[in-house]
Amino acid sequence: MYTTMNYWLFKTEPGCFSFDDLKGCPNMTEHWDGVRNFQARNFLRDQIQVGDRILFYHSSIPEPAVVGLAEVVRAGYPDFTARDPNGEHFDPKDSALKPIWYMVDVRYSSPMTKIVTLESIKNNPLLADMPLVTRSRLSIQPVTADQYRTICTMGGVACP
DNA sequence: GCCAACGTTGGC
DNA sequence: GCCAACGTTGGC
Repeated sequence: MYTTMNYWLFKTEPGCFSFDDLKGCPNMTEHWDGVRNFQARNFLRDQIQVGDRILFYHSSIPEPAVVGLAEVVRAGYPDFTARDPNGEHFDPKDSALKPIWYMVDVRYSSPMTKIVTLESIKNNPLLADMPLVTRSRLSIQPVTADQYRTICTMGGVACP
């Protein structure tokens, strides 16, 4: 089956988990767990595929920005942190037989030469339709190939 | 720390 | 199934 590559923007608070934290993981790879929003869950479960490219975005800081690129290395599977009663992402309604929440695995790819700030994204008419601009709260967002290329250019990196 | 946006919950 | 109340996100 032929599938085209998809592009996404993943948000994280760097105080919780940062792009450098991802770089420091074994094989620079980590689970993207703890997402507890149904629309974001649907992307994780149904659409995000191995090889898809990720814009890694730092939120809730003085200068929110895309700071680097990452890649999907495992498609959606049940988020087991939902079943850990001692974890902060526990959901008593979730079970192994009927998982509610999903995660993917991501791998560090490359940092932006220059971070692409939310301000510069908002100021670029080519990016006016990005969910980041129109629906800022969604934590996992689809990005078009054109938007992805534009942000790579703004960040001074070759578009992989 | 404030507050707008908006997703989720629960009473009816 | 509506909608008010509530909680969370995230920019500022």
